Amino acid sequence: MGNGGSGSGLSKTSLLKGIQCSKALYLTKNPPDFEIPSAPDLEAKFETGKEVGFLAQQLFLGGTEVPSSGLTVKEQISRTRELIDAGAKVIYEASFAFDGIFIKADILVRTGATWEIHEVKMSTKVKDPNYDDAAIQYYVIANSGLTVSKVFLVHINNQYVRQGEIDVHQLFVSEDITDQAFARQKGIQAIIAELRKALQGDEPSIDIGPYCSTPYECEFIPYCWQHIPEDSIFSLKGRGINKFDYYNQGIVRLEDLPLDKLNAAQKFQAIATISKKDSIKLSAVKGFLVSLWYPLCHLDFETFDTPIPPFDGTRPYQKIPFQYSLHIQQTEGAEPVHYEYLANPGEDPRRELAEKLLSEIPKEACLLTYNQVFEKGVLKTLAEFFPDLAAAINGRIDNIRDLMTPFKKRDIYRWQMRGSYSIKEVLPALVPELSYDGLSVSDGMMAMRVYHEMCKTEDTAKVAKLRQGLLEYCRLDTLAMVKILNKLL
DNA sequence: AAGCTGCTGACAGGCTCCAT
DNA sequence: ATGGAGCCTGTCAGCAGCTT
Repeated sequence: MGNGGSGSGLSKTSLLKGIQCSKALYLTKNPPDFEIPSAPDLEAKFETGKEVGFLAQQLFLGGTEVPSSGLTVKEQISRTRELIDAGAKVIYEASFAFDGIFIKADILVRTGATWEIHEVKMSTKVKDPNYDDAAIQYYVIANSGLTVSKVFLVHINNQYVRQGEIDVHQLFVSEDITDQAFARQKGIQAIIAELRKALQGDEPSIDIGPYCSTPYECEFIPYCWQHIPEDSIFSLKGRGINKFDYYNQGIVRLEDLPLDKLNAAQKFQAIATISKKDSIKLSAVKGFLVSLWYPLCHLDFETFDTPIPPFDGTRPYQKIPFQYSLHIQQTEGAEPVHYEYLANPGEDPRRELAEKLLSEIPKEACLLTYNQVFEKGVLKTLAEFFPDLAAAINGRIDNIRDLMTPFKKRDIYRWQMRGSYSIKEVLPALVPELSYDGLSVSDGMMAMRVYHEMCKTEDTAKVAKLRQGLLEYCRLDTLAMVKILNKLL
């Protein structure tokens, strides 16, 4: 799936990063004496990418893949050339090098005397950097002596609903991006020359800028941003002032910002941070509390989503709940009773989960969630898929209230929340004694990965351990809600 | 990375006021 | 009466924040 090569001059990935910032390109080649935190989900992403790529290959008949492992870059290129010379119609991972740039085209298709490039992506739409990607492929392949007639970007169609075997012609959408790839040819050589210059000299003296996180988050942020203090102008949430305008004027600390230039939300955050003062609007918080009633059920789902719909009736990237935690309080301040569910790996958990949930949440109970749109969305999808349960599920949806509301409206604010109303910031600010430290699963993304791992492993002892980690984590999530609510009472 | 929601900034259109 | 400047309001796309 369009991963860069390695070993011969510039790789595609580093070239793209270089377009974002030539300093990052330099650092990729000359890593600083600095530990770069690795993205934990990279492996899972790579695996899913391989699956998507494999499915996309089924859009074409036959074809031969040029393997990446076991062959040197040179061998991959000559293997590709052999296939072309032998009259191959379709080549997967077709490899080329030109001008010191090595690329692998996901799918190369012969159409008479010309060739089509099909780049496969896991996303659901074409994004701007994809055009650069395609442009480089075009540049290298065309300069390797092939006539390229068309460039396509193949991406996921998120409207596809699986019924039985995956229908690859419905799962994927192909967009013709020939014009965009072609239009970018003019500038490519200049960009390459500039990047090559960056690689040859000393570390380029490029200051931090918006390109550090757009379009991708740069892995060298911890290195380049060392001089930025924690409570800097960059800690301000939301839109408002152009932070880099102030940075370029030498203003970094919140204290040095002209507060009258900030919008209301940012001004609020800046003043709270500088003065280390909390605030509470008692009547508004009371108003929220009287909108709740008992029994009160604190609910939290864990879900997974994949580009390839795993079960009948599911769409790409549909959130599929595999776990929930439920703390039920019969009266205000009462000790909560805990209920939970965690699916058996590999099975479609939706029916069992929905039935168990309905049996545990009393019809008339108030349901509390943190960020209600998420839980409501999951429940709505369940109701649509199980018409016989729809009335019961929709009844529960109507009873949902959102614990995030008073924090989102800033009715209660602690300066430690750093302008955020996410439970990750609210919990340590309000209930510092309850922490996720020491848990093997510490957030929703990790829960997703652990569940994925649990589905793959055969080792029953390992499964039991992963299971325990998931249960502990999810239980803590709703316990955190109980504790936060207690602080408001 | 997706999807939902609410906010924000940009922009168009309409209104008032004032100068000519 | 006409036309331009300035201001207000409504609409809308895009962004940012939240969850997993």
